[in-house]
Amino acid sequence: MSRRDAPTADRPSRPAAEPTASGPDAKAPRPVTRGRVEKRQAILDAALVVFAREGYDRAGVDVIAAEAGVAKPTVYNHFGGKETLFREMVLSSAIRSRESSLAAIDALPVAPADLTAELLGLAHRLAVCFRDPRAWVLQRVLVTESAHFPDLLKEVVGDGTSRITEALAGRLALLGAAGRLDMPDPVRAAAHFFALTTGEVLTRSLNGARPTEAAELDAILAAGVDTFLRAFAADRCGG
Amino acid sequence: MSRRDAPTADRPSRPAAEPTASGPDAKAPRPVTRGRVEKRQAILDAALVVFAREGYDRAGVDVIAAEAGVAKPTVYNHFGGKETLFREMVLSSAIRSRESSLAAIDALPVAPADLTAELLGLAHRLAVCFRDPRAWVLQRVLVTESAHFPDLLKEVVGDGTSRITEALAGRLALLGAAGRLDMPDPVRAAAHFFALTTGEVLTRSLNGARPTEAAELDAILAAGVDTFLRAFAADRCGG
DNA sequence: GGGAATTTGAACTCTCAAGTTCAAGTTTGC
DNA sequence: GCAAACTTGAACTTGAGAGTTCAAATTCCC
Repeated sequence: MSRRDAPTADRPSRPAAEPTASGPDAKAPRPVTRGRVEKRQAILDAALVVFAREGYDRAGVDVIAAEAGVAKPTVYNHFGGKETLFREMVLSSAIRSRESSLAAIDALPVAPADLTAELLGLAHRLAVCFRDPRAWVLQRVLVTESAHFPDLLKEVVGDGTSRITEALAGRLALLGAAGRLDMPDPVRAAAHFFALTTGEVLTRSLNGARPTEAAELDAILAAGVDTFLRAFAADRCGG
Repeated sequence: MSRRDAPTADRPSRPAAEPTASGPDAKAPRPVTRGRVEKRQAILDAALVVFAREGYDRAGVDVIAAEAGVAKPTVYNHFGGKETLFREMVLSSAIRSRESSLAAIDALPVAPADLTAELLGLAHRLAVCFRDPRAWVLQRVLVTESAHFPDLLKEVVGDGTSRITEALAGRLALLGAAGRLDMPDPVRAAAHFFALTTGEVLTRSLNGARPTEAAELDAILAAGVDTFLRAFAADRCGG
């Protein structure tokens, strides 16, 4: 059971972040300058590490505070409690992960000399994004706790994965218009590109539970790109 | 949720020999036969449901016992405790899931009249296996608790997923020998078949956290089989 | 029917973690 | 330098859940 928050805030001037009522407006209204340095970010980083390692329930606020080099009441000063800390950590990680994935897709040339090599490069860049602890903690933790944080699920996935898929679909459509690819549906092709590359990596590593060696990663991605091009390359029938 | 868990019912200060707090007939009529029948299986089934719904840490043995229509000490009579119960539940579910997947693969004809239709049928059968709560609880729970139960991970995955992939690879190799498929590597093709069909279903449903409608399921599987055949059908270049 | 084995309800102990309080120290703004 | 705000360590309260105990009730097998 999650007792939401004990709003007995008789602390003099702490607005005490509430459980994200609706949207990002509940962000800290105070200026960035704080009592000392950026304890807040240190706590968020520590929360990422500890939540990723222990899971939501087993992670103790004491441990997070210690990992951040901060006292426990400081955690409760910055964030209302464990649940709010978890939410903010997940959201900030999701934004960071999404941006890095979008950047990886943006780096895909629209008129590549070697299409196979460029798609392989994209797969590697995406794999790095997905293998970043900051990213796969999302995969694991969202899968785990989605039933208890349905709003997080909606917020992260709703404008997360689908936006990434659409970004890749746009790139692939350009390659289709340039006569390099032949796809019935770019969105579908984009989803299948993810399934064959990063999806396979995640599956093989059990969502990050088992580390994947570099050689195995290369083989998985090369195989995925190969299958993708067997299906969607414009010159797939010998050209 | 069971109807038995009034959280304030068993405080130490309450002498209470009668359930006065609840309504007159608020007590659920115990439908399960009392005595020693197949309590064990009932507990395992209930554990599956509750662990899937709550996760390992949040799942209470009290709740599992109530869900099974059994008293809490009975759970401790049959299984040593929560951890043993979890292990046995996961292992039995894994065996059941693996057998059903292998059966689905065995039902794939080696000389089908309509290859597309047969592969689509296989995808549907596999999707049913993967959408069965008994199966995706494994996906979710193993991902979640793999760090705390590394032996379970090894046991279930070690001779689970790979055996299934190899079974499908064997079937695909037969289709290749019969001139229906053209694959550089049947094992790779099998892995990609899973990635494009059941993997996509799992991704879209967030490992079972979000229900998938039948129409969406059909579309995902049809698209996956289509891409698979674009890549590996022997007559993919116009036949 | 009778006796052994088992199940049951309910209360109990114990442990662990969330969240709080507070007096004292540290930082920042001015 | 001074006050206000922030941070800290440590002890504290609270609450939930794992695991246990026990007498009474029930079922199984013969």
